[in-house]
Amino acid sequence: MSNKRAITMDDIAALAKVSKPTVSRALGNSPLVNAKTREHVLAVARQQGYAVNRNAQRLRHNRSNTIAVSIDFQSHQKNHVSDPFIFELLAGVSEALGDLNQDLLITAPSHNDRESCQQMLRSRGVDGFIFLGQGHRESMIEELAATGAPLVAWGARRNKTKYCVVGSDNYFGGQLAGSYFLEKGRRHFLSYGDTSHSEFYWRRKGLQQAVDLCEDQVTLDDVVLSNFSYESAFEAAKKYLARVSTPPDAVFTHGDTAAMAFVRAFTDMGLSIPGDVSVVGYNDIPAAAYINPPLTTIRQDTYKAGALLVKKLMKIIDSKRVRSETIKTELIVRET
Amino acid sequence: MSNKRAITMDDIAALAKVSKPTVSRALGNSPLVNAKTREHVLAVARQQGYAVNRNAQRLRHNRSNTIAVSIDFQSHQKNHVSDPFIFELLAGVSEALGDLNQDLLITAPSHNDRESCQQMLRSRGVDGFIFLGQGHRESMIEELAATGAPLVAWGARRNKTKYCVVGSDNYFGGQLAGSYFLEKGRRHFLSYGDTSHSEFYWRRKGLQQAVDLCEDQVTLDDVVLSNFSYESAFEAAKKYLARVSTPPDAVFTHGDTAAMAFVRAFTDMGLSIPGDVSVVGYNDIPAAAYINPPLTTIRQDTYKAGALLVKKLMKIIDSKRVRSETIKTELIVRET
DNA sequence: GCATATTTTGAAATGCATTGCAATAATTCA
DNA sequence: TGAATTATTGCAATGCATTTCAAAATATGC
Repeated sequence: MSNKRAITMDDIAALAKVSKPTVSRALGNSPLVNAKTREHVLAVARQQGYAVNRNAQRLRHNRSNTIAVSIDFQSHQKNHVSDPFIFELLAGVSEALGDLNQDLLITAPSHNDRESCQQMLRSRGVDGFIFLGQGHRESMIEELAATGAPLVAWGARRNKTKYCVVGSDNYFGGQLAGSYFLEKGRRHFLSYGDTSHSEFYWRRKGLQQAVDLCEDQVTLDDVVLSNFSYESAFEAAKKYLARVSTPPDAVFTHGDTAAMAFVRAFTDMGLSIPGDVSVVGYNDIPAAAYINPPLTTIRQDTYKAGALLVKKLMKIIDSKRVRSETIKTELIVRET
Repeated sequence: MSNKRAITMDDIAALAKVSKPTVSRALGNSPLVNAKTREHVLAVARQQGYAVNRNAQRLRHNRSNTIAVSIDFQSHQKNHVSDPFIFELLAGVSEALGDLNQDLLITAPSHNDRESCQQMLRSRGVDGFIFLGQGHRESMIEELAATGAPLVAWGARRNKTKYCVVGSDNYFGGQLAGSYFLEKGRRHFLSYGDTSHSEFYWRRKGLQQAVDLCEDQVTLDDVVLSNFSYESAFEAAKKYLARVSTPPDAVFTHGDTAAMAFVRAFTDMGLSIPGDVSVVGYNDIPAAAYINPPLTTIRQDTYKAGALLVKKLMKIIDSKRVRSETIKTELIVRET
């Protein structure tokens, strides 16, 4: 934009008639500099529109003040993220990082493997990672964590997990759905989601527990989906309903998107919701409240989640120990 | 993670028994280094798990290879982005940047003003900006562009705009909606959105043009919304419908979220869609296809858009001239 | 008023990689 | 084979800010 050399700390030092270290200290708010001098230096810097070169700063400090956020695009088809929940989480993380003056880097889908992450860290491009949605990447994350990479992940904690996981209480979420169904007098449950995703694995377990605790005869069937798109959920729902002799009267899905697909498949069949069947989704995405009928679902507080993920990661970077944590989960009863 | 000094280029040079410049050239794929030497150096580097320090590199090159993406959170309530369209765009940009080995930085909502952007640029933290959604920030972007900051924006191009804008053809989009309505025999249009947003301003104009061209008597009424949330759109719709004596038979909204709200308000009133009224949204968000009835809407190709935004910005950074561009828009006819 | 403690300031070294230029080695040409 | 090219390699300077340590300035104590 301009051909003249960029302004450096030396320039400010010269203009303010002090030495470079003094400028550095003034700008860095060091107590080692006299208040009056600081004011003067700051005034000159401001007047010149000077901004410390971040790259020099990072080089010197050996710290990038940048956090990489990795989104599990693979569980969504071709990056067309169909479940907006993950982005609510991103907003929470973004705000929390901004408050700490940390930059937020989004890893490109093509640089999302363990090797790339390690390179990123070694090259001091980022200080740590936040994985939003573990999806099927648990072993990758585990390996990365084993190398000492500072990271936290959103999702479900499997027993063995060695790294810090922040997630909603998926097991409890499943229980909530189960009790809701039982309360409504439902007895033929369908669990609808990919149990190889750890989050959903635990939700399914919670649902199972509600079934086990019930005195009455309750059935629990499963449909396993392999991705998060509406389309595939809808197809699977239609196929399932065509196959079984009596449709389930309660459906619990791994996400609201899938729940919506199911609702549609049911109504297309002429069944009434909530007359004939109860449906509970997960995440309470914005659309959940809009659709007709508004979806009963399970909400997780994404703002709190984002802030918590960031807090834990910063601690890890500072070599402090942290433990995984679960945030509360609540059933939002609407009309399904 | 380890207390021993990080490995540097000097270490690799020593191990490979060559000089530092040679290592640098080998790693940088410079033709100035002998093929055999390069192989050897690369092998040593790989074996040592060495990665060039990006911060030193950036300092030397005076270039960050990082692009900031600024999302207009303010048009969405409290960062709870209610219209997922913008995130589809983000995915497109992310992929395009990844292919060019550029990092993607998300600006924190609190660092989204002109001053912060300039600082970012001056401190060499980023090389340029992509604004997703101009919203009400046109003057800010204009000012920033006037300082020579490399930037591109997604949205509508007002005549005066001095910076590069990539957007769908909003005017044509409005025309599409208008013709669709006329074809269906509709004669009482309602435009539903915030015309102070330039994108919608042009869509509204396109709709108007369709009205003007029609021989028959056609009315066009307006409801102006001030944000993107479902809730406020829903409230406004209810209020509007309670106020007018005869409801409109065609509604064109600034986004699918608002369209969904309108659909709901209509059905709550006992009107049938598409029997009594046609509704056309904008963006074709994923949920548009799921809801009941599936929404007729206008689609913009977000992948192409993301790639185009990136391409233009890179040219600007290389001091080449670019012009604004419009990408095609298409009407997706569903059931409303 | 002089010695000592304290606060401020600055010189120089440092972090790591890149690049202009000079030096050396390898080829090519007669 | 010897001179002239051309291909490789290395030295040293450079980009910018931070930090250690010593020097200078100021304040404090008696």
